[in-house]
Amino acid sequence: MTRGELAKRTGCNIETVRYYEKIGLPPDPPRTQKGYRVYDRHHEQTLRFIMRARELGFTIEDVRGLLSLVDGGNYTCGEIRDKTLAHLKAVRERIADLQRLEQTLSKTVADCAGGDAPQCPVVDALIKEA
Amino acid sequence: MTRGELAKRTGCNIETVRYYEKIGLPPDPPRTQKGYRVYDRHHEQTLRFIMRARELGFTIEDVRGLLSLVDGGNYTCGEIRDKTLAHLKAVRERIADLQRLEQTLSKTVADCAGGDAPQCPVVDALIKEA
DNA sequence: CTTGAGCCTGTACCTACTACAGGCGTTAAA
DNA sequence: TTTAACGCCTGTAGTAGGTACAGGCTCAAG
Repeated sequence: MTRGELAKRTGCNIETVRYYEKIGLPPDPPRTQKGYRVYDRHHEQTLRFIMRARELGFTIEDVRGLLSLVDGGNYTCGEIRDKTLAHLKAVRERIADLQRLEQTLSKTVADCAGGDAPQCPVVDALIKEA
Repeated sequence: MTRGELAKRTGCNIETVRYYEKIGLPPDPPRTQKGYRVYDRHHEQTLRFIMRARELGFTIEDVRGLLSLVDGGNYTCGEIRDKTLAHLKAVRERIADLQRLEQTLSKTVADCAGGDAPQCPVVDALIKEA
């Protein structure tokens, strides 16, 4: 199948397919005599793997690591679990950061009088003369 | 004060000071005859404002809007509150996204046997033959 | 007068894509 | 058979929000 067909079947942006190839994520597809890429089921499966891993928030480098384990065929559950737990830890830290942020923002904005008042606690918090 | 001194006083990266100037966030500082930037208290205050707004997760464009309101001097609490609430909404959506992610990841990894097992539910979820 | 620090500019790099320009190739209708 | 429209090819630029480095001046201390 062509790059466009692959993109359509997977829902991946057609340019992103080329991008992944450029950074060496999926195996390079063979080409026709005129240089057109030709994909098969295995390429499609690999692309779906990449897309799902990205949806789960794994970085490109994480995905590269997962792919090399899985494509190598000799991964263990322990290895994958370690990578997943490391990623999960990062996600939880990011959530905690954002929750602190959310608290700060909502507490500050709760004091807003609103309307045409020329004073604003949000601005005060931002200026906060040292 | 010089750019280095400003950076040191505020804790801002020295290159970031120049970056903010380049994108037109703070007012351009005057220069010495030899081209050195000269900052005063007002520049420092503006930079701190930018840094605090960034810490609160406002985008650069948000900060630009806040600065123009605040530097203009004729902002109202209502205007600022609207911008803050819009930002807060974005933060909450991001948190919700990450929490869904966290749920998916932690549920999946919970089924891992670990160790040398050649099967892994995380990999299964990623491959998930359509 | 020299040496080292600090400033200047421009530019490249980072993540993870996305989009576009200009040029071929392919395919379907007229 | 021709031609129009679409799809693919490549390279490059742009996004956010910085960070870093190279090469060249300038400045202050000893």
